[in-house]
Amino acid sequence: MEKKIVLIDGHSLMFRAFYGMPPAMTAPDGTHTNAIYGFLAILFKILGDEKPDYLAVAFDTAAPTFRHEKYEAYKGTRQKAPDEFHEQIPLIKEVLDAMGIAHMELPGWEADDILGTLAGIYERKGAEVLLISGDRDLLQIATDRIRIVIPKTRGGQTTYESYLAADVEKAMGVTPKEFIDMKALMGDSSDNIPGLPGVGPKTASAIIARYHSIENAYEHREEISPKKARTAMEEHYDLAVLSKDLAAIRTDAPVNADEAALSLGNIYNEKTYEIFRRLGFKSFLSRFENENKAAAEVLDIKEVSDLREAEKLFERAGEEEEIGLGLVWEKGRLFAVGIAFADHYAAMLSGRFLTQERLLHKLALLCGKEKKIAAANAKELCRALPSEVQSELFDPIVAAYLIDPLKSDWTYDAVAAGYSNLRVQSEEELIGKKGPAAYLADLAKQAKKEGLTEEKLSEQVDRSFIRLAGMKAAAALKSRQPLRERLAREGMEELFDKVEMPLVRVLSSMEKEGILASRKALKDYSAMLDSRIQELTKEIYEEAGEEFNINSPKQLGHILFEKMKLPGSKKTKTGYSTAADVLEKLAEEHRIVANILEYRTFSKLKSTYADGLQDCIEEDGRIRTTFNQTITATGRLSSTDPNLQNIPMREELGRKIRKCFYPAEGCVFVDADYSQIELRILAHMSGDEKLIEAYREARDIHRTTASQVFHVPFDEVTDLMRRNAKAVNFGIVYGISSFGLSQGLSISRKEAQAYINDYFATYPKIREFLDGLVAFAKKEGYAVSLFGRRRPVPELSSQNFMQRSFGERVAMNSPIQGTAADIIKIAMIRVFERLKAEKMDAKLILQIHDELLIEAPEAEAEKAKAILIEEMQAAAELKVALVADCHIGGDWYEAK
DNA sequence: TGAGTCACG
DNA sequence: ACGTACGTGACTCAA
Repeated sequence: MEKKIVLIDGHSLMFRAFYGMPPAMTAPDGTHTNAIYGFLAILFKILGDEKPDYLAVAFDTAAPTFRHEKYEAYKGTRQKAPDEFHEQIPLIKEVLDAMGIAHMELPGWEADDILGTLAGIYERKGAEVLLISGDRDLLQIATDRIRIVIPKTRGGQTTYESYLAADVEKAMGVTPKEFIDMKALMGDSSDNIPGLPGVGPKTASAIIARYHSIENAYEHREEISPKKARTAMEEHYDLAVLSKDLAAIRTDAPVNADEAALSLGNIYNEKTYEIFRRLGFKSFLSRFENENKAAAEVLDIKEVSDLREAEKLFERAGEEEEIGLGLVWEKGRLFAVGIAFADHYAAMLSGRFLTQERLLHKLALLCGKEKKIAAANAKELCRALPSEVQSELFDPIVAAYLIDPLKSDWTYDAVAAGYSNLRVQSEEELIGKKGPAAYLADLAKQAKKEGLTEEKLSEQVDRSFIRLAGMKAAAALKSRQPLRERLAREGMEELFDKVEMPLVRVLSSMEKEGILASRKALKDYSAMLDSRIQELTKEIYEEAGEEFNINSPKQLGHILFEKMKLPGSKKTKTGYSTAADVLEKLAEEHRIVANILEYRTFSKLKSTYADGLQDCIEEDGRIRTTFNQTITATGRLSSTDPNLQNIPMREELGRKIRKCFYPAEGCVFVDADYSQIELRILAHMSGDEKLIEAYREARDIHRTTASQVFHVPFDEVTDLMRRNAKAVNFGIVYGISSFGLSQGLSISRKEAQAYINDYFATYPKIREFLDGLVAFAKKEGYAVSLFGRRRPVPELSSQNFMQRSFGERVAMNSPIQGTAADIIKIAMIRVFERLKAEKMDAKLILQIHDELLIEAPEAEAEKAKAILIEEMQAAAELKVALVADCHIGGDWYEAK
């Protein structure tokens, strides 16, 4: 049978991958890995599609090739890739070594020459040759047996362009051989081929298409048509010949073309697995399970199949000091439970010999004991159980998030791959990405359709659930120690033990409680919005002279800027910008603009809040959000499904929605928010005396800033001055830039810069502090909060100005926002514990970054208020006091 | 699925 | 010269 060889241009493919993948992709230890990842993704795809017998990767050497020495001007416009790229080259070679894939480089020879040589040798052997490269240089060696493949990575999707000799002719208008002459004429700065002055791609291809070679073209030089090209040919013929020599890929490189050296072995081996784990390539790890049958056997999970076995398992779990738990649980429904000991993994299905309730009860008893329990997504465990967890919890997902908060989709299998020697399958592999209930339903449907063996399919479901539960438990248990060591090494053990883990219980309680929302009030509100939306729609259609979809930025842009020809059609990316700040500037131009803005406001309120929230109300009238603890880069929480952290507040119309949230019968809301917590943190961390002093005197901080920056007495500060000072204060917290401030204040960049200069002149310590933050992050690679929370800032080492500037702002903002996040988390734990200790019925139900909401029986209201204020203010001891403002009300609107 | 927009801190 | 304020999530359109 015909053999097949794949040859890869290592450098160019790595380069392609580098710019095709997200730049922030790093291994757990911070090494950049995006090019390696992209390279491997393409490699795996090719291996899967082509199934070659032989494979080799060629790299360029750092030294200039001998041929270039002939050409004086060689200094290279090449190799301007950033360090993040170069550091990945040795690593990919390491990976290839592990996979047993031949890679080669020859001093004095380009990768192209190596590939050209190998291609020729294997073609003569009668093999089919595939040449993978990131650029088109190699098209010249295409034949009817040598195929050039150029992968394109766009948004994770890989597609190929593929060229045999005939395809080259079709696409380029010249044969592969002629391609050399064409390239020689037009030159190529990235390959240091000079070419002829004044001859570009068009002229070059026209000349070669007609005369087929440089030599022949020279013979007929008097016929060459653009005069510029003719003169160039006459005067610089030598240069053209030299260029041709440079452009031609050689096929006589001294390479080892031995079949044994190039043949593919098992790339899914132990060593490769280890490297992938180190580099954090979790999605590749799963291949080892599928491709390597031996690996799939590694985890042995015992299925518990009767009550007696279950009893025994729980008995042992009760006695062990440390166990792992894994639940397959979705929306109040339990599918399976896994329990892991150091030497034994077991799992059982729910609803077989034990009902869901009995099983949960047994788990609750277990979690009521004094012991260490490792569980991925421990908050879910807490939510599933009928009583509060007393055991010491360890959540590997939370731990992994603290170590790498830029990766916001940590899963148990990724943690196991990165921090244990365990090989586990991912949830997606086992039951798909739609969750256990959907998996069950899908398989049931499939059984029905195929009309056979429902039993067989249900066996598969059971097996998947058992494996999922068992692997989750095992992954949590086995990654515990390595994660703890890593946390300790990075100084985040206390943050983890004293803040993040205790918070799990608080969040689960808040999620369980939920908040009452009035369906009727939301309905009425929605109807009111709708009637206005109808009016506005009509008016807008009249003003536009036609009907169109106002919600479509594309159609709207067309109407406003093309049909109606409104001025200043600024900002484009995929069309006209119709964002509010652009439209506001056009409000004077035409009535339609104001109507559109109002329409936007109303339809946003209706779809997201009035209608959206109604769909979230559960049977008991309450809305239960999910608080995500492992999403944000800075340590803040986030809220989803629904998001209760962005309920309208700033405008009165939207704010009224808060009237729809109300406390239970006989209860009130007690709501408190920190006063300017981020600026207070800035005052503390920078140690700036003026700012500290301002807070000690409890003055209006923005007015004070205005007075000090603009050198006017406190009482003579105008509203405008205060407004500007406030914007500057915001800017400082966000990582100041003149452009950003100018946008925020709608002033020129120059004026904004003047404000910033004045501010730093007034508060020199703050400038020092912010500069210090950037310097620290540059040196260490991460920003750090007051409580040790880290945020990596890989953008700081970017060669790209914009990315680097972003990194600098992040380095300034993250410690401040992160510290604020730490403090309110501490406050939440304190408030929660205090309410419990005082045996109160008041419950913490929401957190909105700097605000906490309590639902309290009326009789407890004042006490809850006192506790809330006290614990929030005592959460951290800073050089300036923390201040919390608190209100009691009959609904959320009133309490704010 | 990504881009655009807009709600919050 | 470059072209953005920091951190989120939901909804809509258009491919």
